[in-house]
Amino acid sequence: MWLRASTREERGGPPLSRQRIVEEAVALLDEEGADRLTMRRLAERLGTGSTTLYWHVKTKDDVLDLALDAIFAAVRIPEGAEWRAGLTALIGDWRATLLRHPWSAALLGRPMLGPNVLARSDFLYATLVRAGVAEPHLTAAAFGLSNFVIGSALMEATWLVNADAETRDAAREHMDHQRDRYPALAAHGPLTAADDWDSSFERGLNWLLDGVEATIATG
Amino acid sequence: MWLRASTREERGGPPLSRQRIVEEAVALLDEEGADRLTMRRLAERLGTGSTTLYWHVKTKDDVLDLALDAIFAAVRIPEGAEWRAGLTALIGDWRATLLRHPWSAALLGRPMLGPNVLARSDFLYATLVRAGVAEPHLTAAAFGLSNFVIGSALMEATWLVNADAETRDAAREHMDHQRDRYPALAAHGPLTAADDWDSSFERGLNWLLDGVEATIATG
DNA sequence: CGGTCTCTCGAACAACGATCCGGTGGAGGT
DNA sequence: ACCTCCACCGGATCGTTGTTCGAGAGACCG
Repeated sequence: MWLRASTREERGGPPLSRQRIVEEAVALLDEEGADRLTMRRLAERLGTGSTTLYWHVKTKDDVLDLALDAIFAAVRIPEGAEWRAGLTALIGDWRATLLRHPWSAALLGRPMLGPNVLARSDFLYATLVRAGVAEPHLTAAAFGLSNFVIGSALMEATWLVNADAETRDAAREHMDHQRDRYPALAAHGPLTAADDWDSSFERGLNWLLDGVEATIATG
Repeated sequence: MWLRASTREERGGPPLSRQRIVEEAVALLDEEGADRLTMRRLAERLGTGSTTLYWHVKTKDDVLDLALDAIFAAVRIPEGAEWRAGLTALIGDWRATLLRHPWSAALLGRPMLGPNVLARSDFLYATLVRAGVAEPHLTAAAFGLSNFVIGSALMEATWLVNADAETRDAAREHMDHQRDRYPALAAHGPLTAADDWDSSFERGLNWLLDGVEATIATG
């Protein structure tokens, strides 16, 4: 009764809200990873009971959807830039954001319909249209660019961020032990000289943009 | 005692083995989806107790890793084809396989080091090398192509296969209701004329391959 | 003061991954 | 024929998870 911390001042911090839950969820995911996100742990960090969260949020999946959309607020939408420079900036920011929150890569397999994602997708389509890209190249360009970022971030997060050094070393040894079975992979594979992810990404992105640009002239 | 079905003939089917577990896991995943895969349910389909599985397999994650690699056995490795035709065939098969087992897309965020995946990656590198692609274009090409397939399959599986009709309709209505907020997306977005995923994929793939091909001549 | 609405939380439930430990059956030796 | 051994099996059980239920506490309105 008198021991219970029931008033807001006693619990400390601002009142609970959907936004505060999502902010803390992102922080928890950043610090401990996806598998450590528990409704109980999240509630504990917020100083409340675990079941209280369900008043502000319907399910745990909702928390994940909201957290996933929240991080895309950091992706700046370029203004006034030429189309190719604008898209390069947007997609670079997109990739950097996904890598800054490595847990996000594993969540990309769910529908992304949050306002932040939609606004950036809208910019992508609008920029392509203004650049003169028409169907059927338009859909192919938007899909291709999005999928390229998603795939890159997914693979990069898998190997560079999520995997601990122990896993990476085991993988390297695993490959070394089967060097004769996968010769090309052992000689040129990603585990040999893997520190140029950035320039590899940039190269692939430019190939795509070159292809898109070529469709503008020819129609 | 006498009621217990303890001999192999009474339990029916061949003796339990790692391979049989993986086969049944793939079948279960195909029929019911990723979240329905339970050690108990899997054991039930195999006619054994759930704890028996742990004799053949260390953890549930191992089952997932094995199932993920198993489906790549269906990706044919082209022989004797010209490099660009060979890569087009391999990547097309790759994408088709991922889409035939939609649960696989969500699992791509884990290290893929199984023999089937490694053999196909080796073919990818070997083909690029034989075509005359050298560093730094080689890594960029291998990464770019892989990431493009992965991203495409992930997004496509999310929207076309995993999402039920109800979710898709809700998404369409959601977009329709905010038509003024995302004008370009509403006019040209993926939910408007979404039935050309195949040709969009082919277009994007050709942009990438064009870029790779251009690096061969110039070095 | 009474009533209603918003918000909080302890207790509880079903399901899950995983482990412990006691089996069971058949192959191989003697 | 008997024993031993060991690959293989599974019932009971533990700790944890997402989620529900119902009982409240506090604020605001009449």
